[in-house]
Amino acid sequence: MVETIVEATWQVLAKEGYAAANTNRIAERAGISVGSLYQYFPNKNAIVAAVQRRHHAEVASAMATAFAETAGQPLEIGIRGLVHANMQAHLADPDLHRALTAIVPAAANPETLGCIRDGIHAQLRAWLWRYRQQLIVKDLDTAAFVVQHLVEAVVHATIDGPGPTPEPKQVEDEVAAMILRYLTG
Amino acid sequence: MVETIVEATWQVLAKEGYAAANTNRIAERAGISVGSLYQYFPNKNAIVAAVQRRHHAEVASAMATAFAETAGQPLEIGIRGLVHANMQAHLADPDLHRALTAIVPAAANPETLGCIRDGIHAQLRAWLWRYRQQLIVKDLDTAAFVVQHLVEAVVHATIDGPGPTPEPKQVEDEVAAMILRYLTG
Amino acid sequence: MVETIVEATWQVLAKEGYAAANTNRIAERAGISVGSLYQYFPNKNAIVAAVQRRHHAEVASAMATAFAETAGQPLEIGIRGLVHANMQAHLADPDLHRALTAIVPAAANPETLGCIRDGIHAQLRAWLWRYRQQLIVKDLDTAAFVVQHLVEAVVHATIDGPGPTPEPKQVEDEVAAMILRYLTG
Amino acid sequence: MVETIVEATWQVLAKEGYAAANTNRIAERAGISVGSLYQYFPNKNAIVAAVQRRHHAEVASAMATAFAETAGQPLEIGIRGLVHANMQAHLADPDLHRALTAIVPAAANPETLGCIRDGIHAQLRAWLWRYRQQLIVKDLDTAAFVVQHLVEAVVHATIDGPGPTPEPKQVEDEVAAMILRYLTG
DNA sequence: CATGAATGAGTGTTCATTCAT
DNA sequence: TATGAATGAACACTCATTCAT
Repeated sequence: MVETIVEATWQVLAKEGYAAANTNRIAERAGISVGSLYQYFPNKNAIVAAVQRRHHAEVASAMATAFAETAGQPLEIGIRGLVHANMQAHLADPDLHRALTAIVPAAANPETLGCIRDGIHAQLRAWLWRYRQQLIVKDLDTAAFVVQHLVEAVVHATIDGPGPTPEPKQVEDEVAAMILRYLTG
Repeated sequence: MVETIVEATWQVLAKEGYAAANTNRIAERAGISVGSLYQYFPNKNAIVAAVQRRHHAEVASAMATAFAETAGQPLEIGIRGLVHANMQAHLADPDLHRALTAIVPAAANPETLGCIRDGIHAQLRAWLWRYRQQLIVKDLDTAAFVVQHLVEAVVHATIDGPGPTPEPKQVEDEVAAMILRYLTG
Repeated sequence: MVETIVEATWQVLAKEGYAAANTNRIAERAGISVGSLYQYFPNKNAIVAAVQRRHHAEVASAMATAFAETAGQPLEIGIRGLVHANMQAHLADPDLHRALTAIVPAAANPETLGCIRDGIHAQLRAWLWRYRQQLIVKDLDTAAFVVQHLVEAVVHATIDGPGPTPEPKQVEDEVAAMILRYLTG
Repeated sequence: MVETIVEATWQVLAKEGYAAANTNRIAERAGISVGSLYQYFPNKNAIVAAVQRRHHAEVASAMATAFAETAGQPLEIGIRGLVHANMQAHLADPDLHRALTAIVPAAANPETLGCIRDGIHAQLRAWLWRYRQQLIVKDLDTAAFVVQHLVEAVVHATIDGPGPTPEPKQVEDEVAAMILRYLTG
């Protein structure tokens, strides 16, 4: 049921935007009553936060898969996998994305967001550590921080970007190149 | 008068947050009546958009100054100037920033945002062009795009970031190194 | 306008009961919009409290008038005046009264009620003091307290009383007799 | 089971106030499900009415005990017993009382309240009748009515009274004196 | 031009009650 | 008989916007 509600919110957000995502609309879309919403979530924010968590979980999962698939391969391949996975995860549902990044962010409490980011950061850091021999960067924490935000920001800008943006493929190439040179000099 | 309203909104946003930034509060802070607000702006969104424009203008201006000051100097110096200027521009008023990036973005219409970004992008591209001889990147447009979002995202994450973030100084170093290696290999 | 709202609430309370007295109904009856309600009162409770204050002011005023009219006359006459004034003040609008005493009391914050009671108590005490020579009661404060609640309770019971109650006239006689004997032995 | 529910409501009312006394909370406290509530009571009002009945039954019982204990003794003793019993019955659980008198009264239908009052009235009247020889009041019905409401109101005011109130002991003295003088001149 | 009282659609949330299991 | 998830009407309250003065 929690899943039903999150899914309904996801859809309303993606198809009708944040403005339309009021509790009644969400309940309607979920095929339940408003009252039931509040049996599973304490308030509207909690619902939106759950949607954000789900989205980030998808991204994190895509990253984990990419890391797993490129394990043992050269760093360059791993980087391409990371960037590509991120881009793909976002290309899947650009509209939801727009709603989620451009409008909603305030909804989820900073704690939730921080927690989510920490998870991705840890994952990234662990991955970097595996290549530590060939890296010229000294502080893996900061490197992970910078890489994480670079990828996230550029992907978002490419997907949601107002105005004309470069092709995803080309962006991937550039970002991968940037990261590779940054890490290995 | 337009300036008075923008300034008032800026302050309410910075000091009381987006939730408190309703038209009555803004008018009160500006020392005028709500009615007058609507003589200078067609609706609330337009006011927030103006604040966003002003903020981006400040950033653009800081960048321009940095470029001017480092004109003729090595690329590395220019990059440091760019990154530092961005960081400084945001460190000036972190609270406003949080309100502006985390909560408001949806308010301004995409057009406005696109237009703002285009300006910064053009500036960045023109600056890159001056160093074109020593750059290994082929497409200056894409390079400017990537650099722009890298800087913006990392600065934002450093300023507003939920949870502990690296020191601004350290972030600047890493981002500058990243850009330099990306551009020159 | 404050008066208009209080009057409208009064009428809704009297004619339709507390259950019907929601903010929209009150606004409708007052011929204004809900929004305007909140320009003059911070919340619903404040409106109901104002109605209570008005009612108690009427009672206090009726008492004051009775005291003034019987000034200089024997205590017995004064007591009759007090009791009669109270009964009349309540007989004027029994329905409102029912709503106000049986249903609403919780609405007004205790402070408001305490303040109202204090006013009536002070008035009563001052009146008793004028007859202090012939009174056998020692503590005027307690005497005023007891008399105040006796009158209030019996009048309420007579007006709002569920089931058959004695005639107001007869109740007045008994209460007056009770007070006279209590005060003078 | 009915008893369990009434007891649970009593406790919620006393400890958490009327605002918290919703059917789910009551069921939870009673250790049963909401559904079961409705197997024993047709609606929420009926539950609250039962609590009121129980409270009044306690008062009536305290009065009966006082009357029995003072049977054969002088009227003055009987009156003191009556007043004291009432005060004690209320001092036992002032919080419940506040909830019950200040907030709930509307809940119970007038019929219930009337019925309850009639019982107390009858008891009081019968007691007065035993002393009829020495009373100067002519109509025992009205006398009982007045005495009943005097005691009830003053006790309530002493217990729940907003603001500072006289000491219970002193109030008892005054009320007893008042009744004695009223009945016997 | 300036005002600010008035508007009212819209919001998130509650809770007495029902009924399939 | 007991359950408790589901219901949905109802509520208090907000705030961008208007317009008579």
